[in-house]
Amino acid sequence: MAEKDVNMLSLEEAAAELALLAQVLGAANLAYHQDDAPEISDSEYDRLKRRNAAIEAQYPSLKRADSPSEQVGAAPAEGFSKVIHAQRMLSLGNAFEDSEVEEFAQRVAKFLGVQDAGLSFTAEPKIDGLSLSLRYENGILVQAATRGDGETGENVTANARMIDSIPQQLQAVPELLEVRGEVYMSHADFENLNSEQAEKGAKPFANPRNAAAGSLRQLDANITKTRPLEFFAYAWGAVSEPLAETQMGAIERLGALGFVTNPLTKLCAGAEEMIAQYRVIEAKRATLPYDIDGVVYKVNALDLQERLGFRATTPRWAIAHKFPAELVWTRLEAIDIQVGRTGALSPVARLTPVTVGGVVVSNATLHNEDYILGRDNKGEEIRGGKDIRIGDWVQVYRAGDVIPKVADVDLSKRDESAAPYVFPTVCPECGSAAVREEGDAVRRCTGGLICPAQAVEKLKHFVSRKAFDIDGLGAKQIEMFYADEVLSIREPADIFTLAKRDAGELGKLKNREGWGSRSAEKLFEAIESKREIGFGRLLFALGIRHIGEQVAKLVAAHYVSWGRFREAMDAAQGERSEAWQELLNIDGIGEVVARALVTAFGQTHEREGIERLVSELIVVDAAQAASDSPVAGKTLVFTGTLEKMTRAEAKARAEALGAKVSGSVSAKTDLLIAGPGAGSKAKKAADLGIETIDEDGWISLVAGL
DNA sequence: CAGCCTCGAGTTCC
DNA sequence: CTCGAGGCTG
Repeated sequence: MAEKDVNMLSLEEAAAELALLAQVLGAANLAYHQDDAPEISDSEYDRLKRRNAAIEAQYPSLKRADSPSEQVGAAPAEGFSKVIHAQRMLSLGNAFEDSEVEEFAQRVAKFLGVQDAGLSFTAEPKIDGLSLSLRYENGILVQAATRGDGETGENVTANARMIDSIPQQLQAVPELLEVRGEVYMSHADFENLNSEQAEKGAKPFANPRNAAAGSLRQLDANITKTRPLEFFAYAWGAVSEPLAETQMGAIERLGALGFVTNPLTKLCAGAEEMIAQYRVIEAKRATLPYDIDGVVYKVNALDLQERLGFRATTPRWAIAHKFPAELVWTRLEAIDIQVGRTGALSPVARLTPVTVGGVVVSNATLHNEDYILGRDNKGEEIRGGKDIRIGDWVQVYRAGDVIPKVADVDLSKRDESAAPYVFPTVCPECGSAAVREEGDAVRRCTGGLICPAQAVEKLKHFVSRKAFDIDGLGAKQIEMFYADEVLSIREPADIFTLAKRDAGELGKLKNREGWGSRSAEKLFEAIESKREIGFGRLLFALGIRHIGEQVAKLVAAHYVSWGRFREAMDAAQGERSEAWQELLNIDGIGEVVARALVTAFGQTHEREGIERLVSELIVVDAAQAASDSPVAGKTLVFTGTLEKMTRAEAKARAEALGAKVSGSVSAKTDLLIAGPGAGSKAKKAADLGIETIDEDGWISLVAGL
């Protein structure tokens, strides 16, 4: 029976399925523990348990008293169950300079078509903790989820209940209210916790942020209970009715409901006041009892926030003004070259270990050849034109508080004998020539799959989470299998013949070091379960240069079936062909991407590998582009003056609803939205018999969508 | 043709 | 997370 996506289930369906699962899993548990004769296989049992956990995560209020996830004796859950956020938890754009804050305010005003003098913003400290989403249904806390990747987080409800500043119940609130905020640990509590850890002989935490994260993500909520975590509320997700009309009003409302909100939150009339509040917060930073890493600004009026909407991963109505990163000097001991899946040679700095921002750093990225040289390919200076040499004293920081980078070089401490670094022109892994294409910043190994590094990296990509996502076959295992003489994995197809080869006489996997019959069996099952794969995922997994997750999705949605796509690639080998044009006509596909695809399918060697792989698989058709709005898939043109919104806003709205917005009227145009003063475009549309509406018509068309 | 925006690719540490 | 580059818009 086909199972519905968990988030597609109705309340009734979810309840019915949970009841069934409780029965089936309960019986299986009994059989397993008492009779020792399981009625269902381990993998089926695991699968049903995961399904149960997923449904419970989505509909916490439906969790049954006899829920299989609560059963004693049941195998402990591997980590936390997943929660799909009802509304995505996004990240924020960054500003580092005052000027970028001014640009932000101008951008907002321009988008809305208003004078920036009239806009107001909130400014608040950006707490350095971890964000948490709390779901209240009829005032009762039913679920707490971490941010995760923004779409899917981890269910940490039991742990969140242990935090004093998170109310378990709220009075007089909307039926549905998701409150978002930051979980953190104060400096004093962090110091205390670390002394306790030291007494117990446990490893101390590197910084309060890690301590907070480690404490919240305890599988045993009783441990979380002993950890002094706190929570600041600063935002909300899905709500059944608006909290207020302004950001500030909503924050005050959250405060009135019993949440702790940050007292340094202030309403500002424009960029100048925002920057002033930044200075105020910066000055207080050292004396605040918790870590902050910047100041967040948000457009105050919520109706304007809604109009501004979102870009791919960030809201247009908010920005984080970050404090400068901590800079630390250390010595560059060596420069190593890594080879990526596309053959890119990436230099990595090996450093004398040093603590930066509470973390010991021993490696840092050097980006590419030009970055070491101190000059980019246009001859522009990087770091004032200073090159980096082995043995130099270098200044390191963690970009975005994560990735270590080399920021500067101390020339006065340079050893006289230090020679400029010579970037290799042959691949250190396979000895093939490494070349730099004109205008390209990276040098690439030309060895292709002959290069073991490229082959291994490509395989790692193939099994990665967004590609085939094969459990138990990670980076380490890929390296092991690549080197294995008998059960070798040298190309993706080999993964799917592994079990067959293992069944033969030679070298069984279960006899390999670190493998038993159980783990070998599990791996084969995991591989088997991925034999059926979506077209888009497969295309992405191939690891063709320029073909990432989004482009793969786009291409798959266009051709729908693998078979049709393959035929199209064959037909497109001759450029100027119709098939080549069809490929180029896909919105978002240009010449470079098209050529990458056609070349991959045209080269005998690569093509044969793909065919060997596909012969092992069942490729599932892609879904055609969704179309539940009246303008989805349609091509629209705006013309004339729009009075109630700006062009940018109208366009963003249309695109959010799946429409394509074009600048000129043609036979392909489906709908013209004409404001006053519309001229030739309106006439042309009339000539072509294209449907035309005015701005009010547009507003009513998309209202409520 | 320049200036955006989005996507791809590469990277570190826990 | 950041940089570079591809693709689209004005």
